[in-house]
Amino acid sequence: MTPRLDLRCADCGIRHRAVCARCDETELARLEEVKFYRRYEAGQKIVWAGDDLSFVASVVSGIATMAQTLEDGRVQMVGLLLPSDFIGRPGRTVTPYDITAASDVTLCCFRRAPFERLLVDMPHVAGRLLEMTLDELDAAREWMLVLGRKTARERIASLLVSVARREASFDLAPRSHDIRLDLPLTREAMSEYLGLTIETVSRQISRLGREGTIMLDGKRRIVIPDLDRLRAETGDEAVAV
Amino acid sequence: MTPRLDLRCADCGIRHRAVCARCDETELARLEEVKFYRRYEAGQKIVWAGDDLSFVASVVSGIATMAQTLEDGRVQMVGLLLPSDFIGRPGRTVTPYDITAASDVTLCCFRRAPFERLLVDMPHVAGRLLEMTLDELDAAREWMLVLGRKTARERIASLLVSVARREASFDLAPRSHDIRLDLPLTREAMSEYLGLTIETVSRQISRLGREGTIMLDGKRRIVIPDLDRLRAETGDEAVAV
DNA sequence: CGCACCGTTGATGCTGTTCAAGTCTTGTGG
DNA sequence: CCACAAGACTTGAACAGCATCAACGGTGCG
Repeated sequence: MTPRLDLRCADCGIRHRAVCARCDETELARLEEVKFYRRYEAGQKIVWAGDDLSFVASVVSGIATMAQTLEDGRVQMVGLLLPSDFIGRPGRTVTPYDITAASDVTLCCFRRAPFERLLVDMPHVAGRLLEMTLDELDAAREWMLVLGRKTARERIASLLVSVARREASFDLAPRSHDIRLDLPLTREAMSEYLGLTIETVSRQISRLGREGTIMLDGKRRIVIPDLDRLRAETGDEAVAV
Repeated sequence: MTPRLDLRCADCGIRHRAVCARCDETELARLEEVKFYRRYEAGQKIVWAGDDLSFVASVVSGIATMAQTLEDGRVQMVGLLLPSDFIGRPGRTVTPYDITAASDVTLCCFRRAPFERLLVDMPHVAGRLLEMTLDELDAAREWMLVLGRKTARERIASLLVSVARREASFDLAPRSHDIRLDLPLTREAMSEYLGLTIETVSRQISRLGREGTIMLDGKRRIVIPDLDRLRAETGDEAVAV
């Protein structure tokens, strides 16, 4: 399951979605020369807010979280980093967010200087990075709506739907029925993402379970029998009559 | 005050901040050929969510808002567009947000096809656009913290500080004392931005005024006698003892 | 075993919403 | 010039949703 650390780009699971998506064979060869892998265990900090980040990276496998903390301890997650997502920002060395491995994580890293040279030489990479950044911006804005206007129940539903959607986009087979989510997020991580407390998250998940909109299989595994029914709980669409 | 509609790039107020910031004289000449201006009056819709946007543009003057609406009427603003900000996204024609002129607004527009050719030919423009998008992403994430974790009072303070900061970066003169904000936002617009109701916005502004942290000069003009004191209300820093 | 961590559930209280009434300002028409 | 209406804003009272505080159950591990 976990990728070998000497993976060749051509065999890489995120080959067609990450920042390198548009590169041809020759370009990949050049990436191959400068990339290196890093592994983090679940729970490990990848970067501390304010620290220098000497590299940029793509998430190859696992899930990481990006969060901001106020000095009195309040925490808000600002991004969920799934495979193919990019970490770091060209032209700036400090990251303003804590990045933490939520599960075991493998990163494909590039030292900063070589990467910035790549950006100049290979417009494919710069173009793809722009596209990915614009996607992230859209995602952040959608999440602003969740945080600013949705109820606790709608927030939970929105999270589950967005993870399910993203997960589904990885599978080619359009699964006709049950969607099984194995989300490696503690209640605490969810609450940090949703702008709620863990108690509220727990209550709303229990309630969705009791009502049959989702099915709980242990603490972390969730089965969605009817995605449309769950989607109706997100608040995004007027309820069908 | 309002710019002439036949403005030359060299004389443009956003010349050094907008997407064209890094262009040299020759490159500006090329932009000059394809750009055109549009004006919108306060209150006018610039784009409706879901509509095709046939151009991309920079805000030259005025303030516009970007908002998302749920079908039951809940609204969340996802961006405040100030002079030099960019509207539209290369590679996609529909905008997922309503964009509205909050004051009279002038845009410097480019038809989509020529602009996308520019992006390929002029890496300066693509690079600057990436940089601006990354800045927007940071701003969106900072706002997620506001929406997810801050109290009503902290949200108001955060809004005022961020507008003051942005305003200040336009003036060269580092104003030694009173900051005067002339923010052309109704209470409703503020509430949409802050994820609150207009009543709560009104109450908190009154309260900050009563306490002397800000001074109200009519409905829309706000004077900040001590920026640090206001900043202490944003929740961002531990309160100094 | 005993501890730590994660999650659930209940009781209570606070912050911000909702509903409602009223003020101030601005613009319009007689 | 005044009467009137409409929109922006303010203020008050009651309510609701989520947070807070607290107790407890399950699971994995030294």
